[in-house]
Amino acid sequence: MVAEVVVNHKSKSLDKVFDYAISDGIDVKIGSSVIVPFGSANKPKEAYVVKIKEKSSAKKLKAIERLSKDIQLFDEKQLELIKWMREKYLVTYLDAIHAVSPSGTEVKPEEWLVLTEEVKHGETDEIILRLAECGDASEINRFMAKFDVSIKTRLAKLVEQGRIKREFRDARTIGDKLITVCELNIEDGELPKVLQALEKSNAHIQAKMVELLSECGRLSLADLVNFSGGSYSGIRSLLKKGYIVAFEVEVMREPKKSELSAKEKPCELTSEQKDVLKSLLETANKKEYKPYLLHGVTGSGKTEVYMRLIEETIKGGRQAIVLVPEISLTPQMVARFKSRFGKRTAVIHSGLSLGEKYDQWKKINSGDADIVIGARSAIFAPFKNIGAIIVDEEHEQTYKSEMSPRYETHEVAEFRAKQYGAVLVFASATPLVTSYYKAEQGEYTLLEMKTRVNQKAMPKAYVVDLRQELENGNRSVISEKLQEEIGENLEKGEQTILFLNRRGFSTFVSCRKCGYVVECPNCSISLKYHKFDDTLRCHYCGHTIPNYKKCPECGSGYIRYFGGGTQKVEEEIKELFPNATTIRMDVDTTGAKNSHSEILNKFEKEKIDILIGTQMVTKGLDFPDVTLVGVISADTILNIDDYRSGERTFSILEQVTGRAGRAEKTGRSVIQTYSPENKAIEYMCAHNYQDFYHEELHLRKAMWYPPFCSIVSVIFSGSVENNVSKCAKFFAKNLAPLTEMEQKTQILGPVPAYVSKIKNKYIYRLLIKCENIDALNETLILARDKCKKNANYENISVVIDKNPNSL
DNA sequence: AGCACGCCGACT
DNA sequence: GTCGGCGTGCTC
Repeated sequence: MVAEVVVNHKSKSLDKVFDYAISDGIDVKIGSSVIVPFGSANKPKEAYVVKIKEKSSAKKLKAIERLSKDIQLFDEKQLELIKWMREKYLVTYLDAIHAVSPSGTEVKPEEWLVLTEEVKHGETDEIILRLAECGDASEINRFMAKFDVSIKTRLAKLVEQGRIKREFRDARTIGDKLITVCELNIEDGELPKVLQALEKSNAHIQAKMVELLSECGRLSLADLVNFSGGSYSGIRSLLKKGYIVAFEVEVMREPKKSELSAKEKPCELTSEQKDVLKSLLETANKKEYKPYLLHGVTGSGKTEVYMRLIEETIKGGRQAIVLVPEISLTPQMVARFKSRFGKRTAVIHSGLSLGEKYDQWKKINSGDADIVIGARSAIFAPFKNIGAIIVDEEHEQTYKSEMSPRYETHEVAEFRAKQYGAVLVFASATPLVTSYYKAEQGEYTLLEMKTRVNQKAMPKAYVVDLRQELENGNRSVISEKLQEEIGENLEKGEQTILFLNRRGFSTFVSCRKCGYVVECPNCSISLKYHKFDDTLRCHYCGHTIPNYKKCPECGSGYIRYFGGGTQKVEEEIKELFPNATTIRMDVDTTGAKNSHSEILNKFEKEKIDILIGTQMVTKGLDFPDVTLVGVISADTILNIDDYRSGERTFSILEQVTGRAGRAEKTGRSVIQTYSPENKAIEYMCAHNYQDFYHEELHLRKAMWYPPFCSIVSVIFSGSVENNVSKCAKFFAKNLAPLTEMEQKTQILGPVPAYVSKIKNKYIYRLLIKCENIDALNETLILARDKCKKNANYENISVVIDKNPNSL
């Protein structure tokens, strides 16, 4: 038998399958990870099996060496997905495989140098001596790095003489987590005797350890040390005496538990919830693919509907995937699922270490979980029989992958749901215009939930015209109306959230006298001021310098900070309301893994008056005492030069204002803006999605934007600007066949990107608008390959991004 | 990405 | 005549 494999090789140009013979006795199937001899040197490489067949037409055929892992990385259905992604997103097999199966678990065979004989006294060869220092063996590259000069030829000679041999050893990027545990190793009746002997020799700790082990049977070394109050030395002497034995076992790492706990019990459903659930369950029972768009206002109880659907799915022996935009921002939702479904819930998100991700993947793959809840990549959960896929907050930008493969979660979800005959639910209070359009066209079935579970009206929204405010002489970033409302909330002892969009509000530093703006030396962007350590930082590459006291250009002391981040708002609040307690949540304050939930916890438990934050505060938080939400400036979202700025403004404002009045108390919101006449703001205040949608759709049609067209973005980057620009133009020239296609296409650019330099790489960008995006594939690949093969553009990366997040 | 093959100039 | 420079093309 012969296997077709994809070799895990650094070179991207190796994106094809190779045939290898399967020797007897090796159990190779699709998705197996194997080690094969590759290239003229027959270096062992990891490879993934994608097909099994009888015969090969290849001229020479080598044989698979062995299996490298005992797990199957993907099955036939996942292989279909891999192939589909490769074609759809124009990526390599390897990229697609790594997206679908756990990354970072590759077995990397390394080349080692090993001494063949013991070093004799009086040895003079430097290489032999140094290798002996390394414990008679070393990985070849690490060993060569110890020398200032190349030792390649000298090594070759030593190998020829037989004094050193080359050997391949496996290096596992991450492996199973092992812990050492121990057990008693004494006969049943001897326990009292042993204890007596230990006490007699004053080894109280050791006696305590033996006692603990006799009670518990087996304990990890760490636990034994903790519970006995002793240290490792006690264990060591017990081992030496032979009273206990130690060995390693594999453990599953449980991701750190969220501290927010939810007591979760199924509650009575509203009639709306019942109706929605009924339609979903009907489809679920038929085990047929059907996509839904669930348009439900914030607080309409969508989560409860998901959980009922999942309960039924699991009862039917099938599994469910729940996707959320960013899991660390939705700890409450995770807690609810965990308390309802317990240990059979797996959690996957970007905050997990590679090892933790691998564990969760294994848990799903081995059938120990029925539900996975996670961010974008959880769509690849290796379930065998998927019954339901739910994409919550489907309008969020995080559902588009910004790394290769640059997939759209909606598309992958549709593909998988079709494969398994699963119910597919896209849900949002403010669906994407493109999704709602699909519902209108009948591609998705529309379900609606219009009322909030607590029967409360959506919070009343006030719009403040900042131009008017300026005319009235108020120079503060907080309008009179907002000041008034905050004051009222402080009096009543209710909580307030103030929201800023990060983008327009970063502080940059400039000289008032000469207008000099401090820019990052590596990126074409101004440095941002960070008050807590008085530094200037680049938000793209992290470049940090101490703050200037004087202008480096003209030497004047008139350095000003423009804009006003969360820090600035906090300062103003402290001036206006000296007694109010505040807490900030932004990129500066939430560096570490769990500080998000820590800040939110603190806000809730310590009853902090005002939470000031960026985008992060908009997500699924549910604090009963928050009754006021202030939006410092709606314009910063609106003014982004992108056809989606309207729908983004609508959805962010709707979400952030929805944070107010979640429980008994009625909420209200104040939106400050320089353009109060804007349609998105106007419709949002009335919480009128439909009218907003129709207005927006009209605009998109007139301007030829999605859903009426598709957009491809091609990004060129490299360190020599002139070359990047030339390469982009060369690529554009190769797009000529597009003009002869039957469909309408439009090529825009190439032009330098909005941020035209990042980490010393110049970036150019080309946009293609078209009707049928997949019909472009062939031309795009051809143009990309031509750039790659052109020696002038060797060091320029060309990335094709379908339906990019930003233009 | 590596590595072999191959075709040219500088050297014992 | 041969050692070694790196341009080109292949890896089952």
